[in-house]
Amino acid sequence: MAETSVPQGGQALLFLTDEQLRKGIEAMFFAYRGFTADPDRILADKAYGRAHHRAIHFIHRSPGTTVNNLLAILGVTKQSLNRVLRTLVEDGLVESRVGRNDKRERHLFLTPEGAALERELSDAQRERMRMAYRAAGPVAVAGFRQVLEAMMDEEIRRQYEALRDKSA
Amino acid sequence: MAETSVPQGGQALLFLTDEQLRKGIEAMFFAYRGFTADPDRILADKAYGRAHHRAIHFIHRSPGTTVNNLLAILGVTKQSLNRVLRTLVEDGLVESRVGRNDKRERHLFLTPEGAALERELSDAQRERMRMAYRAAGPVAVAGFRQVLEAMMDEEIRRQYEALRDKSA
DNA sequence: CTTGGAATGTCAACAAGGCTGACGTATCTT
DNA sequence: AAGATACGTCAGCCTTGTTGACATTCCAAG
Repeated sequence: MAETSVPQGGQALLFLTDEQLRKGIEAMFFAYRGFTADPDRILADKAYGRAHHRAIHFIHRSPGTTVNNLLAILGVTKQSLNRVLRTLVEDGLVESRVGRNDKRERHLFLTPEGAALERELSDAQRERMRMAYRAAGPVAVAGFRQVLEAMMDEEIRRQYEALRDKSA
Repeated sequence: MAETSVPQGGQALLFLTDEQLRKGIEAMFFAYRGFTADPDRILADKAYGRAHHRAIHFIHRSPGTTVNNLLAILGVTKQSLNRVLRTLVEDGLVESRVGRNDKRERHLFLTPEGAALERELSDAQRERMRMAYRAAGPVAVAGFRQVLEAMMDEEIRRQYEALRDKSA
């Protein structure tokens, strides 16, 4: 694209230069490594992976969610999700209940054991997030959230916003 | 950890509640999907994946970098990287030159074809970043960067900072 | 000059976690 | 009664990560 992003209005939009954008891209890449590092370490021992973490997280967030809901949020195929879900159910971390109204649906819940793992994982992840937030301060955090939301795909953003203000 | 983050100083640090942290975590998760979506789409056609993108990106960033450097930055094993690198060299996107001083080392460069693919990928990724930055504004962008840097692992942050201010 | 260690490459085997395609079953909707 | 929907499952494939073992090449220290 443009070598440097020359603005329309004559004002130098320095934060939109390719150079600045590259720094943002690399920051995103490296930060995501940190973001997943702690849960990954915990899961490594337990024969689970990131996929299990994601499933557990969103089941915790929305107890009773259906498989289809989860598919949409995670953005994977049902075969992929099913593999993960099956082991979680077998291991007694997730319970799958047949729907009341619509018996085709399965509603997913964490068992006490599942909830315990969820807490362990999210404690670790939250702790890093807390440190980062504390170091950066509230204004930075607001900006952080703004940029992230603007980076999402349209459809994903809708899902995010639907979740955003629901309490766990 | 704490149900809600009760501050030490008596001041309500609202942005550090578990609830706020959870939103940040989910924002990070969904945003990263958007972050990689465009390059992934481009690469899907070409029988390459994210791993190739990362290698190409950092070779472009630091032409002549050694395999060991790249390993440290990417955080994968040499076997993993080697597989990716081999296909890129075979396909004529990357050139691997034996080191002048230390002939054990291989210095990596993009060929014109490699540079072309790099440009295609980073144009797409930068474009999304540009849109997000533009939508959020310069103050938000500064905050975004601050939080991301605070989220990195110590060792990674050092590498990031070393790269950060080098021009491509 | 020899030798230890570093940097690199390569082979083999394996696992996680994506994907597609096909099929089956139960259930709901029309 | 027929079609659509929700879910599960089997089979097979790919990418990308891992470990372990081993060969080569070369630098540098003794």
